[in-house]
Amino acid sequence: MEVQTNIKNKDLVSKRRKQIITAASKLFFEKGFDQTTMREISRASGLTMGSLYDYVRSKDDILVLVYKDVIERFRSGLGLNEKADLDVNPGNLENILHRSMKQMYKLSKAVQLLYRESWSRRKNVHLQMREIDRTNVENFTRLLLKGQQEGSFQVINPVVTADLILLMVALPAIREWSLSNIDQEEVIDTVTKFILRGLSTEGRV
Amino acid sequence: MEVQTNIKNKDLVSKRRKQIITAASKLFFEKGFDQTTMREISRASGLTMGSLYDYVRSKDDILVLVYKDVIERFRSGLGLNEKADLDVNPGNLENILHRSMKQMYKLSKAVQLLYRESWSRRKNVHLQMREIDRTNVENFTRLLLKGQQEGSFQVINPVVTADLILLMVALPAIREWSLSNIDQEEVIDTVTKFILRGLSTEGRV
Amino acid sequence: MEVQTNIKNKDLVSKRRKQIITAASKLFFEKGFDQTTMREISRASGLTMGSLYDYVRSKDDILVLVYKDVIERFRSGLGLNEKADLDVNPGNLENILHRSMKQMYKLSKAVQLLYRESWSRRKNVHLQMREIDRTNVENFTRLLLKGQQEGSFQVINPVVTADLILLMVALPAIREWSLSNIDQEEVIDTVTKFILRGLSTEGRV
Amino acid sequence: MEVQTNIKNKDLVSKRRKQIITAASKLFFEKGFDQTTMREISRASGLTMGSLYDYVRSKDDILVLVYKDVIERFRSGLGLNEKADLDVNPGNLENILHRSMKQMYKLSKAVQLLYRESWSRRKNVHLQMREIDRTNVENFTRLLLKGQQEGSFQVINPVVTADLILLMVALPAIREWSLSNIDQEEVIDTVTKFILRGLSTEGRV
DNA sequence: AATGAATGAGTCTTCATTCAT
DNA sequence: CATGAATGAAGACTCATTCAT
Repeated sequence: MEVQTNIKNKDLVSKRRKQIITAASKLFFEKGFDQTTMREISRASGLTMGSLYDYVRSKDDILVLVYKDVIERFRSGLGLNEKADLDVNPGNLENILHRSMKQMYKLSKAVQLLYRESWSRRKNVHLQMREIDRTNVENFTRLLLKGQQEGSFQVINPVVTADLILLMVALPAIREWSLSNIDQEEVIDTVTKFILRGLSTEGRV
Repeated sequence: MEVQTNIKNKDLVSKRRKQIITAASKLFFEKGFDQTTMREISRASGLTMGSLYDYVRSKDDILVLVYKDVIERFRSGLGLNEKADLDVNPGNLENILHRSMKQMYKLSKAVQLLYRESWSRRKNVHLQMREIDRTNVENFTRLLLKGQQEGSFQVINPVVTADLILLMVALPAIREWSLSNIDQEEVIDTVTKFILRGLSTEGRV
Repeated sequence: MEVQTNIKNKDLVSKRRKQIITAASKLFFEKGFDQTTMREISRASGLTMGSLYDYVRSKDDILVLVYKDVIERFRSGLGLNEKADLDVNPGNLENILHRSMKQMYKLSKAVQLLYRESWSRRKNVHLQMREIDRTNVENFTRLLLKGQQEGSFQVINPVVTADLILLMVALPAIREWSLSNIDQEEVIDTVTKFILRGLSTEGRV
Repeated sequence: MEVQTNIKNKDLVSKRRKQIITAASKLFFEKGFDQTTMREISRASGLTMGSLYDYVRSKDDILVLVYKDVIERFRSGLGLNEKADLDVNPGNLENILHRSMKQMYKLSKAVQLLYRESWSRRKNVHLQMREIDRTNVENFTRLLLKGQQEGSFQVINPVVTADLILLMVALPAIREWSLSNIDQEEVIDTVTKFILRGLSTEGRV
């Protein structure tokens, strides 16, 4: 699953790949994967064509690299470590939602790339994305179940609900252009409240 | 705004374009716009390269054609005419949501294409998509405001909420693979109920 | 040597060809032969593609048609009939030069086309152009010889001189852009005088 | 103004471009710009399609390259450096005319290309050609004025006369086929004498 | 005589990837 | 490890010409 390389010096690999990721991210976010050429990445990263291919086997590899980087930045931005993930207390839900949406604003271009490319059949990214995605949904599902057992949430189908809420949280990224002239806090507040009311035990349905 | 053609016979244009749309839709849904070649569309549609370009000026034109077709199919599938659109009685909301999600299941590949390409900078489609999208959100916003005035809905920011609900309705399409082994009715029911509870006046927030 | 056609009705042929020539001339003058498409000629002439090819066998045929038309218009503009041609009284030389250059101004675009295409290897036009051209040179050569015998002209090589003078007369067309802001009469006068002095018996050489 | 390239090695660029110019010149001279394909240039130059486009951005670029090369060869063939150009002592006129026409014979195909393409609307070449052309005319105009002041030439309009003489000098190239069976020296002599007599102060006009 | 849709080889151009130095 | 020139298949698009109606 790891992106391979011929280069032995680990530190160099990590340094060069940072260059690649930084350059490629910007380009992919702006123009999309297909519309970005290796030459552009080469130029923007300061690596020659040959070097580029010393640290990466293909253009697809770069997408994987960028993809992983986005995930990682998202996670670290949330202040969660890899293990704990979203597996938190139901009581924290509002807090989590709030922080997640903040992230969505910050990383909206990146999230858009993720959604876009998740549908293209690029094998590698595809598989990895789905794996991580599945984990996220599972973690969130557990949280909902916990809340349900504790009587703080009312949930019909936990898996569907988890999936749904994760989509709602992505609203700021997915619908960026549409919401661009609405105050950020207003958006976050509206969505958060909507989710909480949707989970609330008070309404009869 | 109309896609132009060299061909004078209107009936033929509409017949050939149907061929083109059918062929291209399948390919675009499957492989994406960039990964589909004109030759593939030519082969799949049964038109020679030259003929293809008699009915369409560019590959982008085909995307516009497919895009309009998806919108149209979605609309007609909802059983709403263009005028009435989504501007219906608040009491019908559940009904509308249900039918919309049914459509999302049926047209999931198409909806995925719409989302994917809405982010690429292909001007023509881009502009048209955003225009229609804006109209949809506005219509739904009006519906929410009406419901709010009549005391049947509780809404914080109607525009954001409209945008949010329209995204939620698209869940079956956007998250197709994730929900593939969950019963369709279960998904629709869960989402519908979640939305209704989110709009409910009973919960205090 | 005649451009052929399948159509029997002679009057119709001549009418339709006039349409073709008018349309094609404009386009050829403006964009050049290679850059003009048959579709454009079809549109501009008001004939359908099929009809076009009923009155003409190929695009090259149209060039021949346009070419002949230019020659004809040039001749008739000079007020000379085909027989007499340029074989006139030496005393008239100044008059002829003047009128010819007037024509060059009027038909400059056409003359430019002639020069341009005379160098391309388009067989038909090529041959016809050279034939007519040869005749012109021969006629003018005779005129010079006559003048020489009568002692009014001094000429080293009559053939070369004829060729040279015919080129000089074309100055307004060949160098159109360069001379565009110089008074027409001034140009004509300068060239005419230069030629006459070049032929003059007074200068010792 | 310079034709750009992706290649960094300057020497290589200049070597490969020589290949391209050599190959393209031959083809352009023979068949014209429009009738020459990139594949032909590729084959004739010994460069693959990809390489070709590494040294040149477009087919038009090649025309510019060929054009500049022709100008350069013409200049260096005259034995004049760029500065001195045609701005020489009036007494040398006969000498200059003679050498120029020698060049015209040698480079007739190239000069024909220049005239041909000067009329096509290919912006790049167009502009450059006109610029250089203007300079030539200006230089020659100055020479005539000097001669006029010194009393060695009689000139009506110096600009027109300069333009005219430069056209006359091109006779061997423009009228190549027509003059092909006349002795080269005879042609040059006839034209030179004609020009000198045309400028002569002895004839009254 | 007229129509105009159909053909398909051909055009210019791009780009991911490799490999000799 | 680094360089960057070379490759060539593939891409979108054009257009003179034909022929069934």
